[in-house]
Amino acid sequence: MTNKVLIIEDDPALRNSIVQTLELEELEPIPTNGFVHARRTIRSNFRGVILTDIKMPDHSGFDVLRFVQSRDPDLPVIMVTGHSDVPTAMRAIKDGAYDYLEKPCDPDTLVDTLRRALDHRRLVLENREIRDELNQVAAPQDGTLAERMETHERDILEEALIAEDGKVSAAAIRLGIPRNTLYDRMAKYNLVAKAYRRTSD
Amino acid sequence: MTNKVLIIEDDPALRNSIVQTLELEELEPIPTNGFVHARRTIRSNFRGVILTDIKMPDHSGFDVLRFVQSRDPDLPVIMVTGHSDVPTAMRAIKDGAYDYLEKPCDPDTLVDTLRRALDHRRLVLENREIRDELNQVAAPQDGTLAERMETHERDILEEALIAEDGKVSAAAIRLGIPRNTLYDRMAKYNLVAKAYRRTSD
DNA sequence: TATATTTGTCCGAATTTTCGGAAAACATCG
DNA sequence: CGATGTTTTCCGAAAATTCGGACAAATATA
Repeated sequence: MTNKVLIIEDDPALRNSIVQTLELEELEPIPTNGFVHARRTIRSNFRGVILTDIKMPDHSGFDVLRFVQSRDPDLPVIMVTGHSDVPTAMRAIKDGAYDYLEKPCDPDTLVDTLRRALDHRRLVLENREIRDELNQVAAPQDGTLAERMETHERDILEEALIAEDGKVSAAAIRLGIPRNTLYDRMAKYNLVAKAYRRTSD
Repeated sequence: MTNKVLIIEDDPALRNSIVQTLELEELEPIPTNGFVHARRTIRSNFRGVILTDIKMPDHSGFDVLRFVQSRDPDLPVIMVTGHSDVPTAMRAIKDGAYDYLEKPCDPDTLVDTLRRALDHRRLVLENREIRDELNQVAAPQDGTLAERMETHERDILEEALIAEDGKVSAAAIRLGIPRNTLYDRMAKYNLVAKAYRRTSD
Protein backbone atom coordinates (compact mmCIF):
# COMPACT_ATOMS: atom_id res chain seq x y z
CA MET A 1 0.00 0.00 0.00
CA THR A 2 1.02 3.58 -0.62
CA ASN A 3 0.16 5.08 2.75
CA LYS A 4 3.44 6.02 4.34
CA VAL A 5 3.88 9.53 5.64
CA LEU A 6 7.43 10.61 6.37
CA ILE A 7 7.11 13.21 9.09
CA ILE A 8 9.88 15.78 9.54
CA GLU A 9 9.12 17.78 12.66
CA ASP A 10 11.46 18.83 15.43
CA ASP A 11 8.82 19.45 18.09
CA PRO A 12 8.29 16.07 19.81
CA ALA A 13 4.86 16.96 21.13
CA LEU A 14 3.49 17.99 17.74
CA ARG A 15 5.22 15.05 16.09
CA ASN A 16 3.60 12.55 18.42
CA SER A 17 0.24 14.17 18.03
CA ILE A 18 0.51 13.81 14.25
CA VAL A 19 1.59 10.19 14.56
CA GLN A 20 -1.43 9.47 16.71
CA THR A 21 -3.79 11.12 14.27
CA LEU A 22 -2.38 9.20 11.32
CA GLU A 23 -2.40 5.87 13.08
CA LEU A 24 -6.09 6.29 13.81
CA GLU A 25 -6.62 6.80 10.09
CA GLU A 26 -4.78 3.65 9.04
CA LEU A 27 -1.91 5.63 7.65
CA GLU A 28 1.67 4.65 8.33
CA PRO A 29 3.60 7.52 9.94
CA ILE A 30 7.38 7.48 9.87
CA PRO A 31 8.38 10.12 12.42
CA THR A 32 11.77 11.83 12.21
CA ASN A 33 13.05 14.90 14.01
CA GLY A 34 14.97 16.38 11.11
CA PHE A 35 16.37 16.24 7.63
CA VAL A 36 19.35 14.08 8.56
CA HIS A 37 17.22 11.21 9.76
CA ALA A 38 14.73 11.61 6.96
CA ARG A 39 17.23 11.63 4.11
CA ARG A 40 17.69 7.90 3.79
CA THR A 41 13.96 7.35 3.37
CA ILE A 42 13.59 9.85 0.56
CA ARG A 43 13.92 7.78 -2.62
CA SER A 44 12.31 7.85 -6.03
CA ASN A 45 10.37 4.70 -5.22
CA PHE A 46 9.15 5.78 -1.77
CA ARG A 47 5.57 4.61 -1.48
CA GLY A 48 4.28 7.57 0.43
CA VAL A 49 4.47 11.32 0.89
CA ILE A 50 6.43 13.76 2.98
CA LEU A 51 5.10 16.08 5.64
CA THR A 52 7.65 18.62 6.81
CA ASP A 53 7.67 21.59 9.08
CA ILE A 54 9.15 24.69 7.51
CA LYS A 55 10.77 26.37 10.47
CA MET A 56 13.24 24.06 12.15
CA PRO A 57 16.34 24.85 14.22
CA ASP A 58 19.13 23.58 11.98
CA HIS A 59 17.51 23.63 8.53
CA SER A 60 14.47 24.78 6.60
CA GLY A 61 11.63 22.83 5.09
CA PHE A 62 12.72 24.30 1.78
CA ASP A 63 15.98 22.36 2.03
CA VAL A 64 13.89 19.23 2.37
CA LEU A 65 11.77 20.28 -0.60
CA ARG A 66 14.80 20.82 -2.80
CA PHE A 67 16.31 17.51 -1.81
CA VAL A 68 13.09 15.62 -2.43
CA GLN A 69 12.71 17.17 -5.83
CA SER A 70 16.22 16.13 -6.75
CA ARG A 71 15.35 12.56 -5.84
CA ASP A 72 11.89 12.49 -7.39
CA PRO A 73 10.00 15.55 -8.62
CA ASP A 74 6.75 13.61 -8.30
CA LEU A 75 7.13 12.85 -4.63
CA PRO A 76 4.58 15.08 -2.87
CA VAL A 77 5.83 17.34 -0.08
CA ILE A 78 3.31 18.92 2.26
CA MET A 79 4.72 21.85 4.18
CA VAL A 80 3.56 23.06 7.56
CA THR A 81 3.72 26.84 7.83
CA GLY A 82 3.20 29.14 10.77
CA HIS A 83 -0.27 30.46 11.42
CA SER A 84 -1.57 32.57 8.50
CA ASP A 85 1.86 32.95 7.00
CA VAL A 86 0.46 33.36 3.51
CA PRO A 87 3.60 34.52 1.70
CA THR A 88 5.62 31.50 2.84
CA ALA A 89 2.79 29.18 1.90
CA MET A 90 2.62 30.70 -1.56
CA ARG A 91 6.34 30.35 -1.99
CA ALA A 92 6.09 26.70 -0.96
CA ILE A 93 3.52 25.97 -3.65
CA LYS A 94 5.47 27.94 -6.19
CA ASP A 95 8.61 25.96 -5.38
CA GLY A 96 6.78 22.75 -6.07
CA ALA A 97 5.33 21.69 -2.74
CA TYR A 98 2.22 19.61 -3.19
CA ASP A 99 0.26 21.52 -0.55
CA TYR A 100 0.69 23.36 2.73
CA LEU A 101 -0.97 23.33 6.10
CA GLU A 102 -1.22 26.08 8.67
CA LYS A 103 -0.06 25.46 12.19
CA PRO A 104 -1.84 24.42 14.32
CA CYS A 105 -3.35 22.04 11.87
CA ASP A 106 -6.78 20.61 12.15
CA PRO A 107 -6.58 16.79 12.17
CA ASP A 108 -9.33 16.39 9.57
CA THR A 109 -7.72 18.82 7.18
CA LEU A 110 -4.36 17.17 7.76
CA VAL A 111 -5.71 13.74 6.92
CA ASP A 112 -7.67 14.98 3.90
CA THR A 113 -4.63 16.69 2.53
CA LEU A 114 -2.40 13.67 3.12
CA ARG A 115 -4.91 11.36 1.48
CA ARG A 116 -4.97 13.51 -1.62
CA ALA A 117 -1.20 13.54 -1.73
CA LEU A 118 -1.00 9.80 -1.18
CA ASP A 119 -3.54 9.25 -3.92
CA HIS A 120 -1.43 11.39 -6.21
CA ARG A 121 1.65 9.40 -5.27
CA ARG A 122 -0.13 6.11 -5.84
CA LEU A 123 -1.22 7.22 -9.31
CA VAL A 124 2.27 8.39 -10.22
CA LEU A 125 3.85 5.11 -9.15
CA GLU A 126 1.14 3.07 -10.86
CA ASN A 127 1.70 5.08 -13.99
CA ARG A 128 5.42 4.38 -13.95
CA GLU A 129 4.89 0.69 -13.41
CA ILE A 130 2.41 0.35 -16.25
CA ARG A 131 4.68 2.36 -18.51
CA ASP A 132 7.62 0.09 -17.76
CA GLU A 133 5.49 -2.93 -18.52
CA LEU A 134 4.36 -1.40 -21.78
CA ASN A 135 7.90 -0.58 -22.81
CA GLN A 136 8.98 -4.08 -22.08
CA VAL A 137 6.42 -5.66 -24.38
CA ALA A 138 6.68 -2.97 -27.03
CA ALA A 139 10.47 -2.78 -27.06
CA PRO A 140 12.05 -3.37 -30.45
CA GLN A 141 13.55 -6.83 -30.22
CA ASP A 142 16.68 -8.04 -31.88
CA GLY A 143 18.03 -11.42 -32.89
CA THR A 144 17.83 -13.63 -35.91
CA LEU A 145 14.63 -13.82 -37.90
CA ALA A 146 14.57 -17.55 -37.22
CA GLU A 147 15.07 -17.07 -33.48
CA ARG A 148 12.32 -14.51 -33.22
CA MET A 149 9.91 -16.55 -35.29
CA GLU A 150 10.63 -19.56 -33.12
CA THR A 151 9.97 -17.82 -29.84
CA HIS A 152 6.77 -16.43 -31.28
CA GLU A 153 5.66 -19.82 -32.54
CA ARG A 154 6.44 -21.33 -29.18
CA ASP A 155 4.28 -18.68 -27.51
CA ILE A 156 1.39 -19.35 -29.87
CA LEU A 157 1.61 -23.09 -29.35
CA GLU A 158 1.68 -22.72 -25.59
CA GLU A 159 -1.23 -20.31 -25.69
CA ALA A 160 -3.27 -22.75 -27.76
CA LEU A 161 -2.36 -25.69 -25.54
CA ILE A 162 -3.30 -23.77 -22.44
CA ALA A 163 -6.57 -22.66 -24.00
CA GLU A 164 -7.41 -26.25 -24.88
CA ASP A 165 -6.33 -27.70 -21.56
CA GLY A 166 -3.38 -29.59 -23.02
CA LYS A 167 -5.45 -31.45 -25.61
CA VAL A 168 -3.28 -31.62 -28.69
CA SER A 169 -6.04 -32.50 -31.14
CA ALA A 170 -8.21 -29.61 -30.05
CA ALA A 171 -5.27 -27.22 -30.07
CA ALA A 172 -4.43 -28.36 -33.60
CA ILE A 173 -7.95 -27.55 -34.76
CA ARG A 174 -7.79 -24.18 -33.04
CA LEU A 175 -4.53 -23.44 -34.84
CA GLY A 176 -5.87 -24.69 -38.17
CA ILE A 177 -3.19 -27.31 -38.70
CA PRO A 178 -3.25 -31.10 -38.80
CA ARG A 179 -2.64 -32.92 -35.58
CA ASN A 180 0.59 -34.41 -36.81
CA THR A 181 2.01 -31.07 -37.75
CA LEU A 182 1.34 -29.79 -34.27
CA TYR A 183 3.19 -32.78 -32.85
CA ASP A 184 6.09 -31.99 -35.14
CA ARG A 185 6.16 -28.37 -33.99
CA MET A 186 5.86 -29.36 -30.36
CA ALA A 187 8.76 -31.77 -30.71
CA LYS A 188 10.88 -28.93 -32.02
CA TYR A 189 10.36 -26.96 -28.81
CA ASN A 190 10.27 -29.91 -26.44
CA LEU A 191 6.71 -29.14 -25.46
CA VAL A 192 4.76 -31.82 -23.61
CA ALA A 193 0.99 -31.67 -23.71
CA LYS A 194 0.63 -33.01 -20.19
CA ALA A 195 2.31 -29.90 -18.84
CA TYR A 196 -0.65 -27.78 -19.97
CA ARG A 197 -3.46 -29.73 -18.34
CA ARG A 198 -5.35 -27.92 -15.63
CA THR A 199 -7.41 -30.93 -14.54
CA SER A 200 -5.50 -33.63 -12.69
CA ASP A 201 -1.83 -32.91 -13.07
CA MET B 1 -4.57 19.32 -22.21
CA THR B 2 -6.49 18.46 -19.11
CA ASN B 3 -7.28 21.94 -17.83
CA LYS B 4 -11.03 22.35 -18.14
CA VAL B 5 -13.00 23.44 -15.13
CA LEU B 6 -16.73 22.95 -15.30
CA ILE B 7 -18.17 25.64 -13.03
CA ILE B 8 -21.62 25.15 -11.56
CA GLU B 9 -22.57 28.36 -9.79
CA ASP B 10 -25.90 30.19 -9.85
CA ASP B 11 -24.58 33.58 -8.74
CA PRO B 12 -23.52 35.35 -11.96
CA ALA B 13 -21.15 37.73 -10.19
CA LEU B 14 -19.21 35.02 -8.41
CA ARG B 15 -19.26 32.87 -11.55
CA ASN B 16 -17.74 35.60 -13.67
CA SER B 17 -15.15 36.34 -11.04
CA ILE B 18 -14.09 32.70 -11.03
CA VAL B 19 -13.95 32.62 -14.82
CA GLN B 20 -11.70 35.66 -14.79
CA THR B 21 -9.38 34.15 -12.23
CA LEU B 22 -9.07 30.89 -14.14
CA GLU B 23 -8.49 32.55 -17.48
CA LEU B 24 -5.58 34.46 -16.03
CA GLU B 25 -4.10 31.12 -14.95
CA GLU B 26 -4.37 29.51 -18.38
CA LEU B 27 -7.16 27.25 -17.25
CA GLU B 28 -10.24 26.69 -19.35
CA PRO B 29 -13.40 27.59 -17.43
CA ILE B 30 -16.75 26.26 -18.64
CA PRO B 31 -19.30 28.33 -16.75
CA THR B 32 -22.84 27.02 -16.18
CA ASN B 33 -25.56 28.30 -13.88
CA GLY B 34 -26.84 24.93 -12.77
CA PHE B 35 -26.95 21.19 -12.92
CA VAL B 36 -29.19 21.07 -16.00
CA HIS B 37 -26.70 22.88 -18.18
CA ALA B 38 -23.74 21.09 -16.71
CA ARG B 39 -25.07 17.55 -17.13
CA ARG B 40 -24.15 17.11 -20.74
CA THR B 41 -20.52 17.93 -20.07
CA ILE B 42 -20.15 15.42 -17.27
CA ARG B 43 -18.78 12.30 -18.94
CA SER B 44 -16.29 9.62 -18.00
CA ASN B 45 -13.77 11.02 -20.45
CA PHE B 46 -14.12 14.67 -19.45
CA ARG B 47 -10.63 16.15 -19.48
CA GLY B 48 -11.07 18.39 -16.50
CA VAL B 49 -12.62 18.77 -13.08
CA ILE B 50 -15.84 20.12 -11.62
CA LEU B 51 -16.24 23.09 -9.34
CA THR B 52 -19.71 23.33 -7.88
CA ASP B 53 -21.44 25.49 -5.34
CA ILE B 54 -23.27 23.53 -2.69
CA LYS B 55 -26.19 25.78 -1.96
CA MET B 56 -28.16 26.54 -5.11
CA PRO B 57 -31.83 27.46 -5.55
CA ASP B 58 -33.20 24.40 -7.35
CA HIS B 59 -30.70 21.69 -6.40
CA SER B 60 -27.77 20.89 -4.15
CA GLY B 61 -24.11 20.40 -4.94
CA PHE B 62 -24.53 16.93 -3.52
CA ASP B 63 -26.87 16.08 -6.38
CA VAL B 64 -24.09 17.08 -8.72
CA LEU B 65 -21.61 14.99 -6.73
CA ARG B 66 -23.81 11.90 -6.89
CA PHE B 67 -24.36 12.33 -10.62
CA VAL B 68 -20.68 12.81 -11.32
CA GLN B 69 -19.79 9.72 -9.36
CA SER B 70 -22.29 7.69 -11.32
CA ARG B 71 -20.62 8.82 -14.51
CA ASP B 72 -17.03 8.52 -13.32
CA PRO B 73 -15.96 7.99 -9.72
CA ASP B 74 -12.54 9.37 -10.57
CA LEU B 75 -13.76 12.70 -11.83
CA PRO B 76 -12.81 15.23 -9.14
CA VAL B 77 -15.52 17.44 -7.72
CA ILE B 78 -14.54 20.50 -5.71
CA MET B 79 -17.36 21.85 -3.62
CA VAL B 80 -17.79 25.42 -2.50
CA THR B 81 -19.28 25.66 0.98
CA GLY B 82 -20.50 28.61 2.97
CA HIS B 83 -18.02 30.40 5.23
CA SER B 84 -16.69 28.09 7.97
CA ASP B 85 -19.39 25.51 7.43
CA VAL B 86 -17.18 22.70 8.64
CA PRO B 87 -19.79 19.95 8.98
CA THR B 88 -20.91 20.35 5.37
CA ALA B 89 -17.34 20.38 4.15
CA MET B 90 -16.62 17.19 6.04
CA ARG B 91 -19.68 15.55 4.60
CA ALA B 92 -18.57 16.57 1.13
CA ILE B 93 -15.21 14.87 1.53
CA LYS B 94 -16.82 11.84 3.10
CA ASP B 95 -19.21 11.56 0.17
CA GLY B 96 -16.29 11.51 -2.24
CA ALA B 97 -15.69 15.11 -3.16
CA TYR B 98 -12.08 15.72 -4.10
CA ASP B 99 -11.81 18.88 -2.01
CA TYR B 100 -13.83 21.81 -0.79
CA LEU B 101 -13.40 25.58 -0.68
CA GLU B 102 -14.88 28.08 1.70
CA LYS B 103 -16.81 31.01 0.36
CA PRO B 104 -15.57 33.62 -0.30
CA CYS B 105 -12.66 31.81 -1.82
CA ASP B 106 -9.20 33.20 -2.11
CA PRO B 107 -8.10 33.14 -5.77
CA ASP B 108 -4.72 31.59 -5.00
CA THR B 109 -6.21 28.81 -2.93
CA LEU B 110 -8.83 28.25 -5.61
CA VAL B 111 -6.23 27.88 -8.31
CA ASP B 112 -3.96 25.68 -6.20
CA THR B 113 -6.81 23.37 -5.38
CA LEU B 114 -7.97 23.19 -8.97
CA ARG B 115 -4.46 22.46 -10.18
CA ARG B 116 -4.14 19.56 -7.78
CA ALA B 117 -7.49 18.21 -8.91
CA LEU B 118 -6.58 18.64 -12.57
CA ASP B 119 -3.30 16.89 -11.98
CA HIS B 120 -5.16 14.05 -10.36
CA ARG B 121 -7.53 13.91 -13.29
CA ARG B 122 -4.69 13.93 -15.78
CA LEU B 123 -3.02 11.03 -14.00
CA VAL B 124 -6.23 9.02 -13.88
CA LEU B 125 -6.87 9.48 -17.58
CA GLU B 126 -3.26 8.75 -18.47
CA ASN B 127 -3.46 5.62 -16.42
CA ARG B 128 -6.54 4.45 -18.25
CA GLU B 129 -5.02 5.13 -21.62
CA ILE B 130 -1.84 3.22 -20.86
CA ARG B 131 -3.85 0.34 -19.46
CA ASP B 132 -5.96 0.15 -22.61
CA GLU B 133 -2.85 0.13 -24.71
CA LEU B 134 -1.36 -2.61 -22.58
CA ASN B 135 -4.49 -4.73 -22.86
CA GLN B 136 -4.47 -4.33 -26.60
CA VAL B 137 -0.98 -5.67 -27.04
CA ALA B 138 -1.39 -8.35 -24.38
CA ALA B 139 -4.80 -9.51 -25.64
CA PRO B 140 -4.90 -13.20 -26.58
CA GLN B 141 -5.06 -13.28 -30.37
CA ASP B 142 -6.84 -15.80 -32.49
CA GLY B 143 -6.51 -17.09 -36.03
CA THR B 144 -4.59 -19.81 -37.76
CA LEU B 145 -1.05 -20.57 -36.68
CA ALA B 146 0.07 -19.80 -40.22
CA GLU B 147 -1.80 -16.48 -40.29
CA ARG B 148 -0.35 -15.36 -37.00
CA MET B 149 3.16 -16.41 -37.92
CA GLU B 150 2.84 -14.54 -41.17
CA THR B 151 1.74 -11.28 -39.63
CA HIS B 152 4.54 -11.58 -37.12
CA GLU B 153 7.10 -12.29 -39.82
CA ARG B 154 5.81 -9.35 -41.80
CA ASP B 155 6.24 -7.13 -38.77
CA ILE B 156 9.80 -8.31 -38.21
CA LEU B 157 10.71 -7.79 -41.83
CA GLU B 158 9.29 -4.30 -41.87
CA GLU B 159 11.04 -3.46 -38.63
CA ALA B 160 14.37 -4.61 -40.05
CA LEU B 161 13.83 -2.77 -43.31
CA ILE B 162 12.95 0.41 -41.49
CA ALA B 163 15.98 0.03 -39.23
CA GLU B 164 18.25 -0.41 -42.24
CA ASP B 165 16.70 2.40 -44.25
CA GLY B 166 15.24 0.04 -46.86
CA LYS B 167 18.55 -1.62 -47.68
CA VAL B 168 17.73 -5.25 -48.29
CA SER B 169 21.28 -6.54 -47.97
CA ALA B 170 21.81 -4.86 -44.61
CA ALA B 171 18.42 -5.98 -43.36
CA ALA B 172 19.26 -9.53 -44.38
CA ILE B 173 22.45 -9.44 -42.34
CA ARG B 174 20.58 -7.98 -39.38
CA LEU B 175 18.06 -10.80 -39.62
CA GLY B 176 20.76 -13.43 -40.03
CA ILE B 177 19.51 -14.77 -43.33
CA PRO B 178 20.90 -14.70 -46.90
CA ARG B 179 19.82 -11.85 -49.13
CA ASN B 180 17.98 -14.19 -51.44
CA THR B 181 15.92 -15.60 -48.66
CA LEU B 182 14.90 -12.16 -47.59
CA TYR B 183 13.84 -11.37 -51.14
CA ASP B 184 11.77 -14.53 -51.13
CA ARG B 185 10.10 -13.59 -47.87
CA MET B 186 9.48 -10.03 -49.04
CA ALA B 187 7.89 -11.28 -52.24
CA LYS B 188 5.48 -13.34 -50.16
CA TYR B 189 4.20 -10.20 -48.43
CA ASN B 190 4.50 -7.86 -51.40
CA LEU B 191 7.05 -5.73 -49.57
CA VAL B 192 9.06 -3.26 -51.61
CA ALA B 193 12.36 -2.07 -50.21
CA LYS B 194 11.95 1.40 -51.68
CA ALA B 195 8.97 2.01 -49.44
CA TYR B 196 11.21 1.91 -46.38
CA ARG B 197 13.79 4.46 -47.43
CA ARG B 198 13.94 7.63 -45.38
CA THR B 199 16.41 9.40 -47.61
CA SER B 200 15.08 10.64 -50.96
CA ASP B 201 11.73 8.98 -51.50
C1' DT C 1 -15.31 -56.23 -19.61
C1' DA C 2 -16.01 -54.90 -24.22
C1' DT C 3 -15.97 -51.00 -27.22
C1' DA C 4 -15.00 -46.47 -28.72
C1' DT C 5 -12.19 -42.45 -28.60
C1' DT C 6 -8.02 -40.07 -27.93
C1' DT C 7 -3.01 -39.81 -27.60
C1' DG C 8 1.56 -40.09 -28.94
C1' DT C 9 4.93 -41.98 -32.40
C1' DC C 10 6.85 -43.36 -36.81
C1' DC C 11 7.02 -43.41 -41.74
C1' DG C 12 7.46 -41.44 -46.25
C1' DA C 13 5.87 -38.96 -50.27
C1' DA C 14 4.36 -34.36 -51.74
C1' DT C 15 5.16 -29.74 -51.07
C1' DT C 16 7.49 -25.72 -49.64
C1' DT C 17 11.43 -23.20 -48.29
C1' DT C 18 16.22 -22.16 -48.42
C1' DC C 19 20.03 -20.29 -50.50
C1' DG C 20 24.22 -20.20 -53.77
C1' DG C 21 25.15 -18.80 -58.27
C1' DA C 22 24.26 -16.03 -62.27
C1' DA C 23 22.79 -12.30 -64.63
C1' DA C 24 19.85 -8.26 -65.67
C1' DA C 25 18.65 -3.60 -64.05
C1' DC C 26 20.10 0.49 -61.85
C1' DA C 27 22.83 3.97 -59.72
C1' DT C 28 27.27 6.41 -58.92
C1' DC C 29 31.43 8.45 -60.17
C1' DG C 30 35.62 9.89 -62.31
C1' DC D 1 31.19 6.42 -71.63
C1' DG D 2 33.12 2.67 -69.04
C1' DA D 3 34.29 0.88 -64.58
C1' DT D 4 32.34 -0.36 -60.29
C1' DG D 5 29.16 -1.44 -56.72
C1' DT D 6 24.46 -2.40 -55.42
C1' DT D 7 19.76 -3.97 -56.07
C1' DT D 8 16.65 -7.14 -57.91
C1' DT D 9 15.02 -11.13 -60.40
C1' DC D 10 15.42 -15.89 -61.96
C1' DC D 11 16.88 -20.59 -61.62
C1' DG D 12 17.27 -25.11 -59.53
C1' DA D 13 19.22 -28.49 -56.38
C1' DA D 14 19.48 -29.44 -51.49
C1' DA D 15 17.13 -29.26 -47.22
C1' DA D 16 13.26 -28.76 -44.32
C1' DT D 17 8.41 -28.95 -43.45
C1' DT D 18 3.84 -30.66 -44.07
C1' DC D 19 0.53 -33.95 -43.44
C1' DG D 20 -2.13 -38.30 -44.42
C1' DG D 21 -2.01 -42.90 -43.00
C1' DA D 22 -1.09 -46.60 -39.84
C1' DC D 23 -0.63 -48.31 -35.24
C1' DA D 24 0.11 -49.29 -30.35
C1' DA D 25 -0.85 -47.43 -25.95
C1' DA D 26 -3.62 -44.93 -22.92
C1' DT D 27 -8.35 -43.29 -21.58
C1' DA D 28 -12.97 -42.86 -21.71
C1' DT D 29 -17.62 -44.80 -22.33
C1' DA D 30 -21.07 -48.14 -22.34
